[in-house]
Amino acid sequence: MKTLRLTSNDRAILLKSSFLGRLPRSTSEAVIEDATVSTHEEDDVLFRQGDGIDEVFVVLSGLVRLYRVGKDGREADLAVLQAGEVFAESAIFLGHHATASARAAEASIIARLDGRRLRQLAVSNPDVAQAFIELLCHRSKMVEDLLAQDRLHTAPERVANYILSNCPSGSTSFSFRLPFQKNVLAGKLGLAPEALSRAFSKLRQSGVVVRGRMIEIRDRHALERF
Amino acid sequence: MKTLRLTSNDRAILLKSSFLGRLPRSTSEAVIEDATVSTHEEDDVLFRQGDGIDEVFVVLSGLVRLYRVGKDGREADLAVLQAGEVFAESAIFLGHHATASARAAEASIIARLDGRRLRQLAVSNPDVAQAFIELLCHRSKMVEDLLAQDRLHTAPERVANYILSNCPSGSTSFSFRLPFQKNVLAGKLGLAPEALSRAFSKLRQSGVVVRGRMIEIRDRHALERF
DNA sequence: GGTGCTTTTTGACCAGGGTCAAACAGCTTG
DNA sequence: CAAGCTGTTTGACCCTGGTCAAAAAGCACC
Repeated sequence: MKTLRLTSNDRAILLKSSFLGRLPRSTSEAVIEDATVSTHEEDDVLFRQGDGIDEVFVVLSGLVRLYRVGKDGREADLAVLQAGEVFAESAIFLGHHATASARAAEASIIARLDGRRLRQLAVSNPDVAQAFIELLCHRSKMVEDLLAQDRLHTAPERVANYILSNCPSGSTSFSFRLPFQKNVLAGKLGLAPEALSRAFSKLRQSGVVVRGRMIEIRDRHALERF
Repeated sequence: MKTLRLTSNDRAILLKSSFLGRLPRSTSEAVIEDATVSTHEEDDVLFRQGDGIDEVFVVLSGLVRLYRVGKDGREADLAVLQAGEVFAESAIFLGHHATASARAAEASIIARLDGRRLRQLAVSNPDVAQAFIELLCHRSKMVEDLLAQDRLHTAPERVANYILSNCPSGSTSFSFRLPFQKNVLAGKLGLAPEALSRAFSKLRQSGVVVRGRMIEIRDRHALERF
């Protein structure tokens, strides 16, 4: 882990992130004034559940897994975050403790925003408060979606939904490249890697062709019917 | 469904609710100024996923289930809400659409706060914004907890955790009354009623005695080890 | 193109929990 | 107290998905 300064590319990503993107430019520029940046190797732990933290994190590049650990040591992913995504924002309002652990799933660059400063801003600047509220609403909805997926759908259905969520709504046939290893996708969907693999092979009969990280969908409607 | 006016008891519950309880008294009194109240029979649907709503709901008495429906019609509970609890607060910030359906699990009385008014207040009054932020942080954490429970723990473990969460931390032996039917508890834990029943009977060997709605714990530590 | 990794797939097996049906309470109500 | 309901428990069965082990693909680096 190494600390560095914001590059102009970093700034651009920050300004478009799911939190700062909601703010007027002048405000967001002020917020990132004192941002710090750090790089992390694959598998580096950023913080553990229960750790005291007082910062909001933003992924600048790479991939971060947010997870909880069971008493047998198994890890359950709560979220997988890509460039531009924000995490640990609840901690700064909720007793400054992380509600989950975070670990780089590949080499990553992470920005941090000071919690105290953000809390002050949230009080003095309605735009900032509003941005937090919207961010948190989206967060709740995302986790709700995950929970509903888990409780209502089987593995192949979840995979089908994931694929469909990565697909332009117009075309009936298309293809895209997985943004991470199947490994990680499995965790995100709450599956063992083997189960993901089997799900893919079951979807083959609905016109899904998997070659390495490339996913090809021959017939969108067949997939939706699944 | 019948509409009525706030009784003084209703007011007391509202003022202590998980949202208004965070506000200075003068503010919260102002907020409930224009609250409306309605009564609902068991199984009444308050709204369905996707419905346009622009209100925040508060349970004054009774019990409300928040759930999503799968395409086969199965319902998965996302939350079970008791008196004093707030729901649907994301909707007023997220395009005014319900992200889940809500249904009374028993005869219930519900208060509603106008969404437009609350949004205005969130902008003009930092206390209100702050209260929303904290409410939403708690909400995210609660759903995260649920998801982690689902992914990490077996049915008996979830039930054990539920029991422990209802137990004073001091005593090693104690008992309490379930606040709702086992039916509902099963849904809340993401289980079929039969699975809940089996989980209870497995916990018997760890000193949990179930008689109707009464749960008796003989040995807290045995339960924690489970 | 070979060599040695890591990631993914496949197979075999097993456990958790869903489902259906039937037996059992616990309550109301007549 | 009997008769009905409704909610809960138990049993039998099956399906999904987890786990372990081994084969197969990919991929990077000679």
